[in-house]
Amino acid sequence: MREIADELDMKGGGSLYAHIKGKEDLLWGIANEAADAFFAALEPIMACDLSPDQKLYNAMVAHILVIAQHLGAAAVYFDEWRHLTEPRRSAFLQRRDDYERLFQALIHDGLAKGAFAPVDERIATLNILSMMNALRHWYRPDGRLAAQDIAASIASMTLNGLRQR
Amino acid sequence: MREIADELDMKGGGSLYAHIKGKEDLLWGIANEAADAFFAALEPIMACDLSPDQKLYNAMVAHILVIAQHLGAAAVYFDEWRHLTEPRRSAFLQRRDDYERLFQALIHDGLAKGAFAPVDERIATLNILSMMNALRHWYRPDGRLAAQDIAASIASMTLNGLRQR
DNA sequence: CCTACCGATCGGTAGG
DNA sequence: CCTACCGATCGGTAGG
Repeated sequence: MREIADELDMKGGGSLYAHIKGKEDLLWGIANEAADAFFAALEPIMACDLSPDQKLYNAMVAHILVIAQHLGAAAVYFDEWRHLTEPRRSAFLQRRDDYERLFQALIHDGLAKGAFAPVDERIATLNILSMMNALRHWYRPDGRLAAQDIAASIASMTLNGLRQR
Repeated sequence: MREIADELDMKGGGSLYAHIKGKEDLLWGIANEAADAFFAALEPIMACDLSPDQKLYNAMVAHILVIAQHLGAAAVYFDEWRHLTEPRRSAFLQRRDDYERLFQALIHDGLAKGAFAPVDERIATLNILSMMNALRHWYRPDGRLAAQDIAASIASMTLNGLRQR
């Protein structure tokens, strides 16, 4: 808290509490900003009238770009939410589960329509999310690969793995 | 440290220091136990005389089983190592990088021999490791899926995605 | 928004 | 291995 105050050119940690109620408020705010960004990126894609594999491709690219453009908030969304106390912790997890269910629905749809080869729907969903979410650990904005290229590459490899032969 | 002392039926945090030099020693020990387990599982597979895709399949199953059987050490290996101070931090990362290079060599080999469809070697390696390593977040020993089945499922899906059509 | 301060907790040590 | 304790740090508050 003293570091945050310092970053805002305030003297001593105490001044911060004229603006916020407590430390957890900051965490809660960032967690929800991240959740907002993920939903805002995915919802228009879910509403489109496209084939399951086109939708999944677009959804993956959108998800990856949100991470690449919100690395700080992503750290909270994927890791630091653990420090939330109840009832906020459960409320956050509920939202994150809702979001993950949208991805699972895309996989489910592709399987139902025979576009994807048979796989365990849950494992496939977790694997796809895991692959994308790990970007928070290795993506560097100034690195060799642009976010757009990484997104296209990951989405292609995944679809290649899922499609019927 | 007081919780650890308590778990060992010691009174007060101080007694612990008759057995260890400091807190970081414990972290360092666990990090290396995990690294040992990963290398021990992978090395015999690397030495085998098999095709690139068979080797990668076996390597993935072995890696996944190490995680499933060492969930606590895996948390240190993947996350808590960040709290190591230099020079241990760098020494640990060196070892982890060496291990990741073994996986990258398997991908490289499959690409060179034309067994795998063209992909960015580095992204493919990171994706495969990410998918497997995320098990630490969602695998539950008492869950619906046995570690062996998850391992086989992840390895199959991955190879299906990599192979030439 | 600042100054001064509080109580709790933490890793670790002294001395036995 | 225990008792007693230290100095540093932390989130937060009082009073202005």
